Amino acid sequence: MGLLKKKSKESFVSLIEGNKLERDFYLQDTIVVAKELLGKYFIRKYKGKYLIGKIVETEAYRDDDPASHAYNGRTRRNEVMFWLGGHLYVYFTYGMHYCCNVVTESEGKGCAVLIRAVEPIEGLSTMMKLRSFNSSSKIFNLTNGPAKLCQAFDITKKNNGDDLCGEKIFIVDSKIVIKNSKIGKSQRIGIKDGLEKKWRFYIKNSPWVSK
DNA sequence: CGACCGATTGACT
DNA sequence: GTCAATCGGTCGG
Repeated sequence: MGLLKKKSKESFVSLIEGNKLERDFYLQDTIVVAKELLGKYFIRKYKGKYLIGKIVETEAYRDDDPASHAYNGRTRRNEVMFWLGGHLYVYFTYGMHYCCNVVTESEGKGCAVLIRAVEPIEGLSTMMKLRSFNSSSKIFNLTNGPAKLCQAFDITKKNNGDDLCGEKIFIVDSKIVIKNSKIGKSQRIGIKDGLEKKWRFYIKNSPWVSK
């Protein structure tokens, strides 16, 4: 735990350089990507600094899945879901929130993994500012939900379609292996269809998982 | 065009 | 526990 903790900024940079996930990772099966993203570091370069969160909760949305935005085919909104794996699909919902997904598999498929929660590792004070975080609130509320983490990482529609193999937003292999017995599984949150599929994955015992 | 509603959150009873 | 906020996407007429 906490590979990045207590390391200097230079150490962050060197750790990042060698371990950024490459295209092949995202081209894998969507369920595999959803599980393997657990424990990895979601990184956003923001105003010359790094915002870093350890991914602790994901949900898979597959092309043959009635709960997926892509189920009824390509539209302007879900266009990015059909791009090559490794792009960022950001959608706007409830008139005020953004949620971010990692596009998976091959071009034209329409699969993605929703990132639902991260454990903040670096850049906490910036995240708090971005969320206008009330210090009387429990710290877990900083990033324990898909729209919360988008706000904390300043991810909005301007990032829809960003390439995770680029420099702005990317994911780094933490070398932390989450054993299968430590991965919780459940139905996905907030959907009506596809409830029989247990495609929400989270790190058991992590206090940073959404409520 | 108008109506409906959402892969959510925060405030409040 | 309940519920309003708030607006772009989607779909039916």
